Amino acid sequence: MTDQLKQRPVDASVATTKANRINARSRRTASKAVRREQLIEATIESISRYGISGTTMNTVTGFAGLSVGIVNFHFKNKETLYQETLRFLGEEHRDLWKGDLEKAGDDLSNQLLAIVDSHFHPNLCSRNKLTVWFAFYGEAGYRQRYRALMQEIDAERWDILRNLCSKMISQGGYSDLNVESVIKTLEVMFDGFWLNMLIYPNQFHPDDGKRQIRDFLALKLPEHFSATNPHV
Amino acid sequence: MTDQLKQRPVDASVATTKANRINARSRRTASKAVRREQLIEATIESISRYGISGTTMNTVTGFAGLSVGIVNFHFKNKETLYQETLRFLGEEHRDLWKGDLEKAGDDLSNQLLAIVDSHFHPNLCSRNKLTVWFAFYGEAGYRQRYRALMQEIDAERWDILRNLCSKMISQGGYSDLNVESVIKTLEVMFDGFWLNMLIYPNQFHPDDGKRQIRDFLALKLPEHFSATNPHV
Amino acid sequence: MTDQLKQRPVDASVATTKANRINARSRRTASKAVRREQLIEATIESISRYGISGTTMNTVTGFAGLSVGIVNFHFKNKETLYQETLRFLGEEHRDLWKGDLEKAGDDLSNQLLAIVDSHFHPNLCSRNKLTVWFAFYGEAGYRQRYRALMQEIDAERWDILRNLCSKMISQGGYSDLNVESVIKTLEVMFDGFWLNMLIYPNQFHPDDGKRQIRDFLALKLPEHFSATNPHV
Amino acid sequence: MTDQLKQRPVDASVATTKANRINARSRRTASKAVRREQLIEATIESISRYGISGTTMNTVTGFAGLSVGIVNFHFKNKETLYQETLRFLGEEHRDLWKGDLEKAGDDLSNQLLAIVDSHFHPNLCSRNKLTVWFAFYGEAGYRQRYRALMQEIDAERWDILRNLCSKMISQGGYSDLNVESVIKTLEVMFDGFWLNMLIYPNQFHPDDGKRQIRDFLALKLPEHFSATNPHV
DNA sequence: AATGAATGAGACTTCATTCAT
DNA sequence: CATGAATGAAGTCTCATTCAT
Repeated sequence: MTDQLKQRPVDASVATTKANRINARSRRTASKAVRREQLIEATIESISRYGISGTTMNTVTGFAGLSVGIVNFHFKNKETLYQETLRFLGEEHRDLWKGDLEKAGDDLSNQLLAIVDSHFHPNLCSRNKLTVWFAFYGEAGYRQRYRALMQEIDAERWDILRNLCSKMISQGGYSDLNVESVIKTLEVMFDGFWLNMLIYPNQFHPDDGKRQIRDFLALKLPEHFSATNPHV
Repeated sequence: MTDQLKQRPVDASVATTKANRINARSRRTASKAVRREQLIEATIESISRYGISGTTMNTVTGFAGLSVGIVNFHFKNKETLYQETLRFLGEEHRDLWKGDLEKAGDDLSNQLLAIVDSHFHPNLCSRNKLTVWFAFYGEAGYRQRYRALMQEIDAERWDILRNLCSKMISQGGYSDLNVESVIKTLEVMFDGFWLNMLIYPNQFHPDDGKRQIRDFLALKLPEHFSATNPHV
Repeated sequence: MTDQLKQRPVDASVATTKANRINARSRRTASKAVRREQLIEATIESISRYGISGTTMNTVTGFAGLSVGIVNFHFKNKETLYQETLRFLGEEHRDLWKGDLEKAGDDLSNQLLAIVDSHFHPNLCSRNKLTVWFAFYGEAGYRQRYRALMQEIDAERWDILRNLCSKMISQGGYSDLNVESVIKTLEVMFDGFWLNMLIYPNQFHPDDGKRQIRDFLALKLPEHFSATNPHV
Repeated sequence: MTDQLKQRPVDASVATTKANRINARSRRTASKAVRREQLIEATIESISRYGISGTTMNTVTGFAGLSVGIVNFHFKNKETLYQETLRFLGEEHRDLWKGDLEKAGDDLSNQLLAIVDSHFHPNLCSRNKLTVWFAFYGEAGYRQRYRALMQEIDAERWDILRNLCSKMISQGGYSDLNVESVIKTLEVMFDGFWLNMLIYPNQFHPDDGKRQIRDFLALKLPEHFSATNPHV
């Protein structure tokens, strides 16, 4: 605890390079929105490096190249900063799969694959982002807020997945297939991969994720998906 | 952050019921080992309720019904208390699947199922335990320690899973089956389920986990596993 | 120990008069250097009144009329505050005798007397300062640091004393005079006087010190120094 | 502060060798007086190694090879232990010079030299003892007690010194000699030597002390003392 | 008598937040 | 708008003292 913290200030101050500060100064009159995003990104940086319990207003503003006092000007308090960071991440994720889905055309399998693949987009699977996701999952206090915030977004995605699967089932000759179970397995695999990519990054790559989920879909919905190279 | 914290001490002091304290007094000279475990369990309780950043020496000793000073008598510092808590959980998990495996007899499928099912044992899947697991995963600072601590245990389990799958493959007529990919998918599903049971406990039950993994195994290794009721 | 300490906070809070605090507020943005010196002086005040083991962040900031947290803003920690206090005192002493030496002109005896007398300057011989000197001498842990810090300054003064004596000896007709022994006796008398002025302030005055050392010099180097009034 | 303390327990526990403990056990029923002295000596050991602010009941009992609880059985509290330690040292010093004085015979110069030399007895000039003396001088809180405790002893020694000098003056042909000034210089040199032997042990030896004081006496009272080897 | 686990006050330190500039 | 010194509550840890054994 203490040991960790003692090393942090040093690291954090490294982040406050002169370049950062000068840069910050030149943006002295940056718009509110720009400042807010700048601080949110610094928060992500800090949580990903030091964890929630190691993140302070100083580490955040250090990464942002700004002074401590500024946070309380743009956000009511630290708590609010964290909530906004959480919202930022949620919306980023939503924008990603929604955007990919729109580009996927009319083919059902392509649409499903678009959603699957979007979960392994580098922007989401970066060490930074994964760390922050799990930091918020991990803190009992934030989990509630996370749920409140994400439930809507998650529900929307589930509806779409449910819809796609149902259509495929009525198209293909799948009897006895439990849609709910399939989409739950998909969600489980998304999350399971994220966690393992975070903890064992050398053994779990985003491409493994895409491949294994395709594999699973090929087993469940063979009329719509073919297995990827089975030797992988 | 602060707002939360300010309310916590009140909650924690609720845990320090008079009954607890009297009980503690009568056990004034409990053995060192007993006290240590008592404190570790209080730590789990506290992290699960308040998260790592909301857990203080006061909340821990509050749950244990002991005085603040005692933690530093039994553990060098808070950091050490956390590490020992982590170790405790890791060993508990290992003991569980190892015990179940021994009881599984000689049948390969039974052995594999024993390991699978042990991941959904109520002792592991309790809200408390899951919360703590993810709390440690979530904190950048602890993730390193977690890895160092668990790598050995995880590696052992993977070896066993790998072994079992290989034997089944040589028994059954599975051509083109990638063992590594299968066990990775298993691990991914374990973790994914744990996370979803934590966040959406109403929609993800341990039994779902067992069933969906059986389902997956039935698709991958049909000679050894049969699907559970497909309508579930 | 405890008894003493228990009474101290009360005493110290006396120092935190309303006047002090208001004054401090009006100086809210005093320069870093000013604040540092202010805190160092409060440290001297506190050590001199309560000793090292009775000095706390609260007594120090109480004397300074500032809030507790501020020390750790200007100094890394209490340890550093103490070291800087030590350095401050050392430099103050050095500046004193160096300044007096410069003003002493070309006469060797005047130069030597300047150094001697500077050791009895009211700024050094105040109860406060003497107490702090001996507090640091007395603590095993600080003695090492003291030596490291002062050795250079002490060595420089010794060199100068050695030089002056040597020149006098070659001027005057002193045969068989051991320079080293003379300057050691001087140092011994400085320190011995400091200690006795601290412990028996009514019986040992700075002027006694100056006189007795002059007396000693008159015996050792009669060509350069004449005894003061022998009846004193 | 903290750094120091963190290293201490290790050192202190070294002192609690198995030999010590067994030894202590065999003396389980040692007389009160023996235990008290054992604890006082452990206190001296601890203060000399860790200073007053670094000495705890644990370091003391560690050096004594006893358990913490025991101190409060033999001494009302830590404060009392310290006072008794102070008294012990004071009496040891007094016994020393009084004993030496008795053995000095009838010759006045021998008597004076006995007192002088007793101040450089190895028992007093050991690093341990000097450290503890100055630790108590250094702490404002103890200085008062020290004075109260020592004043009587010091006064007695001064009377004797005063007496001896007066007799010599009436014997020899010293006109214009200020007795008070001579004995003050003696005291100053004792203390100054003690301090310098503590801080610069390589440059100040007990023998230097004896020699320089003889030297001083030879200058002041040439009829009674002859200079030692002047080249030293 | 002696032990050493337990207590709890109080020390040092951190850090969210405020506010004069 | 922005800065950063200052505040003070709250956290971790230490340690004199107590007390069941």
